[in-house]
Amino acid sequence: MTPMTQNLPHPRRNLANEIVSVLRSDIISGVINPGEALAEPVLAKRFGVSRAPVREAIIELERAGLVQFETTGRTRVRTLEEKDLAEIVETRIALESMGARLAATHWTPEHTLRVQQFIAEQEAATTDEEFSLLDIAMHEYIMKRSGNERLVVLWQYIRWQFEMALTYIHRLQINTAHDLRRFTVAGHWKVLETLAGRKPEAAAKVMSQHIIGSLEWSVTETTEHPPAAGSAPRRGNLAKMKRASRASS
Amino acid sequence: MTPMTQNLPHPRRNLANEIVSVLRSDIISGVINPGEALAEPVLAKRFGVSRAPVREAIIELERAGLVQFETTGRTRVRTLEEKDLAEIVETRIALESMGARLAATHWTPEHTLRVQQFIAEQEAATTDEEFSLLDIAMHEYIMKRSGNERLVVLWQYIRWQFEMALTYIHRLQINTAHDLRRFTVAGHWKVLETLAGRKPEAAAKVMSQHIIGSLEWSVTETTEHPPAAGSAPRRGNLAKMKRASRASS
DNA sequence: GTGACGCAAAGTGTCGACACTTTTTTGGTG
DNA sequence: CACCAAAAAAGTGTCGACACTTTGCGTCAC
Repeated sequence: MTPMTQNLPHPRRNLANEIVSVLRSDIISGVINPGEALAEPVLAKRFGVSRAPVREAIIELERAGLVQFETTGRTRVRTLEEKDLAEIVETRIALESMGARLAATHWTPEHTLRVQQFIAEQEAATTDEEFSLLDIAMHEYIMKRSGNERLVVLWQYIRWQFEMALTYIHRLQINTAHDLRRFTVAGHWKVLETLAGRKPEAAAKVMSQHIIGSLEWSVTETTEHPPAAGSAPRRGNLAKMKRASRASS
Repeated sequence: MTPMTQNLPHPRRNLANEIVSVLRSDIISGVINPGEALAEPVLAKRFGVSRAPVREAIIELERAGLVQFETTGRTRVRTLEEKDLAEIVETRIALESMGARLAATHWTPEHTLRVQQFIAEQEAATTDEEFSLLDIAMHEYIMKRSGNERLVVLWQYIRWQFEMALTYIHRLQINTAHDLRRFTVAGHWKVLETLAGRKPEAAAKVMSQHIIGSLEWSVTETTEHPPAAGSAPRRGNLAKMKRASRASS
């Protein structure tokens, strides 16, 4: 690990935080695979630190749901089954539809401008990664407009799990289908319309449908280019999730 | 230390978990006051252990939102302002209305029986504490019927924050008003009706209204028997919360 | 009396060590 | 060659120690 630039006013847990960032992105991006073991001494050596900060980092990753403690005490990267994907999406809808609802209640024209900019950048994005990053950034922006810090914090954790899941859904799919992009951008316009119109209920509903819709497209596209053996989620639970989506209306 | 009923079987971190249980109940029940400092060496001495498990316990309490890290590194019991109460309730509604929605989709007659039992016990409760514990237990039971573990875990954290907030709202109020009890029990009957009828949307809506309604009663009752100086939430945000409640319909 | 200075106390972040447990390897046996 | 036992290796949980930072307090000059 790069010798930390010290003396920066980080709230607490300096080394641990840096380690968390690295490991989290490793897990989300699939550099470390689900089921893989995370041993404290090994990581300590990798990062050139003692076990203490590594241990704290691992606790934080467990909090985020990216890692799982076994009864023996060992730690593994969490594996994802179909049920997990359903849970993640349901939870994301719960948090994000409430986020959109609250955001709509005190939305301003400046916020509209910012979101329009996000959408424009997304339309101009050249790589899938750029598109995806902008998507997340925009959802985060809207969540923060809710003004509810707790909601944002919980959403962050679910979001990371969602990103991790997407990595495995998309693992064998080289390019994001152009249609998915169009679908996503269209969804964003609809969401923005409800926010700008300060219609909380509509915002919550449209956001739910946008989330479930995007996922359905992703999974559909992926299963057409068949994914990794058995590990990736299939479409079985989508009907249930769609019900949950119509949910928050 | 009094072994608290630990519902989420955390396989790891033994000493830390016991310490978490004790400190959490101390904070929720007001034995340790908001703003009070939690120093690792002091707690280590109190529990007769070294700093390591204490440190992990404190991290867990921060995860639960009961404790806050300052920029200096010190830890204090989180203080609650009016805004915090609004955030907690909004988040609880987001999670619990989704929980009720999901629970309704696979509700069985056995579940109905169990909830009826909860309500009966609540009607028979003699002390406020008993009433309150049964209330929480029932909400937890319904959340678990959602079948979504992630939702339940996030809800647990918010629930502890909610309990902590209630302690401060009710601090000076000796008895739970009988009307509040009646209101609460009536709400539970309504919720059960939607669950038993397997009406997900109605369940979500009724649950939201039940939560916001209970809070409104609590705060009203409390402000009539005036609460501690300035620290307890006032009614300013209730209108906004009520909007958020109608929300999840 | 009051305010600045500086020293002592308290606290956090990190480290290495040790005991105990689980997993893996090894080596002997049928 | 398969199989079990025992030893070795790897890993976790907890401890005490130390450096550095922040806080608290007493002292001294004015």
